Amino acid sequence: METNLLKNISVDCVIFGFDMESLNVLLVERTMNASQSNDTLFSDLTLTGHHIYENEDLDGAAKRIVNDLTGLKNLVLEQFYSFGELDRLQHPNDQLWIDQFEGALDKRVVSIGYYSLLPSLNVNIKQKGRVVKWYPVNEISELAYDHTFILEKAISHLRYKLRYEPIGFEMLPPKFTLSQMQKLYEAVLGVELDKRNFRKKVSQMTYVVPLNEKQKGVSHKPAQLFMFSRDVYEKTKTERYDFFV
Amino acid sequence: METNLLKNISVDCVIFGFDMESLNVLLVERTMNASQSNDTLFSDLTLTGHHIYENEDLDGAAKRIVNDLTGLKNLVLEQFYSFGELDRLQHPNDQLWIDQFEGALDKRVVSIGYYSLLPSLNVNIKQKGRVVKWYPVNEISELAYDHTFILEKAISHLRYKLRYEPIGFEMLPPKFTLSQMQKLYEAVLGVELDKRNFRKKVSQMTYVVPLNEKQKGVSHKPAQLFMFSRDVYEKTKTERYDFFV
DNA sequence: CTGTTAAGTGTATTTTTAACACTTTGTTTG
DNA sequence: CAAACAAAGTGTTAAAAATACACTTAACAG
Repeated sequence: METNLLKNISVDCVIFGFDMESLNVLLVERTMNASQSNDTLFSDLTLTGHHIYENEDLDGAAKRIVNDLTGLKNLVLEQFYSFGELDRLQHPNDQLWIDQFEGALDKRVVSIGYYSLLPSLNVNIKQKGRVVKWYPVNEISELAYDHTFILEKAISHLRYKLRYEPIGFEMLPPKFTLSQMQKLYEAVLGVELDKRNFRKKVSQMTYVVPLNEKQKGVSHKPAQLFMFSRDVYEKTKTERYDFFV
Repeated sequence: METNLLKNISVDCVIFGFDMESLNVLLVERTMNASQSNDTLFSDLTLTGHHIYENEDLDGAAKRIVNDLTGLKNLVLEQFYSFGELDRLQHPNDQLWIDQFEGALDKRVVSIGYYSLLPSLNVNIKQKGRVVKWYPVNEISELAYDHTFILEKAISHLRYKLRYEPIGFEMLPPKFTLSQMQKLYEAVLGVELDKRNFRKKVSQMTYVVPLNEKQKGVSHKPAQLFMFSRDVYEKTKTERYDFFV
């Protein structure tokens, strides 16, 4: 079914997850050992990406890459930008790595950036010998390749999108409280929101529907649970331009 | 200097221009004649695009492509989306065309979409045997390849960008009137705006600066001329999210 | 000097945003 | 079982922004 990899084109995926505290990204450790001594030459972190197959479209490649790492399907996948700087893989570490592990591929690679949104950090990561972990976006410093830049572009696209479309619910459980929803908006947008004003605004969103159910297992007053109805959203959305804030 | 073309990667450019009436796009006629009889097999319109060179980055390719057609440099260039559907060049007409004129290149091409903004339709188009013309975006029906889709994506990106960033001035002359500016916003956004409310809003934009100069050669009350100051804009912009409307 | 054309201007109303603090409810602990 | 704890839940007022709306002015053309 799958045929050749296109040697000049890859897809890089930024996998976002929200843990009711902060916005996180799934990163893969890249550790290079000296061929003989087994000393570590360098160790850093990368997003996840892969070249695309000749008979695979871009969305399909992004799906495959996310599925390869998380086992999940049907996630939101959003293409946000493409990266083709000549020096994007030219750091010595990157060159070493590519020579060793991707020798057959090209050093000139244009990468199409996608991000996907996960409803939880509790995912069975397919390690496949890799070390894969969640990192809060605010605590990430330098990534390998040009992945710091790619991540920044992804975050700003996500922020934009979150304001104008109901995309945040993809990072919440199907039943969520308003405080959780507020924390999500605060974490992604990087702002503090007023509880009463937030709730006033949400109460006008007919597609955020209260359930006959309350939070359980918490040691305080349990909160009302809500769900997002895409159905209602599609039917009530007008040609508004600002979704939120 | 320039080396090989990458056979799987191209850049397609949507060149927008504003003529104080409507938003226009520069399109190239594509006419295919039967090899012997010289009858026209088909004739349609395309955006302008080209494969990228191995040692050329994406922005550079976009610049080259726009310059090849218009001779202009230093235009605003904005990457808006990438297109990699498997069937994007699979229409029989497209296949015929590619076989004849781009035989050496691949049928599987991922194209990076850019748009650029021109301050006028008065451009010396480098015809090079091509027929190149401006078309109002509202009057464009079917384009070749997947270019209708690409154009739609470009327009919606431009609309978004126009609301939040002072990008419209790129399509106005250096000295412009408020009516011209209003018409630009109306043409791009596809809405009608109230003159007084529009002016009230613009008067708060300190970076739209009145000049000591009036319109000349019009047969009615001449309008005050204004200029856009990027300088002032950069210094006064805050972390606002909505630029306009 | 009259007609034509687009420029230019202000106010009142509605809507939206922003700021702000106490009470309620269920759980835990002593 | 009473008290302490923790987060849920709730309204009002003031300021700012958006909207709707119609007449006067300046230059040119005939």
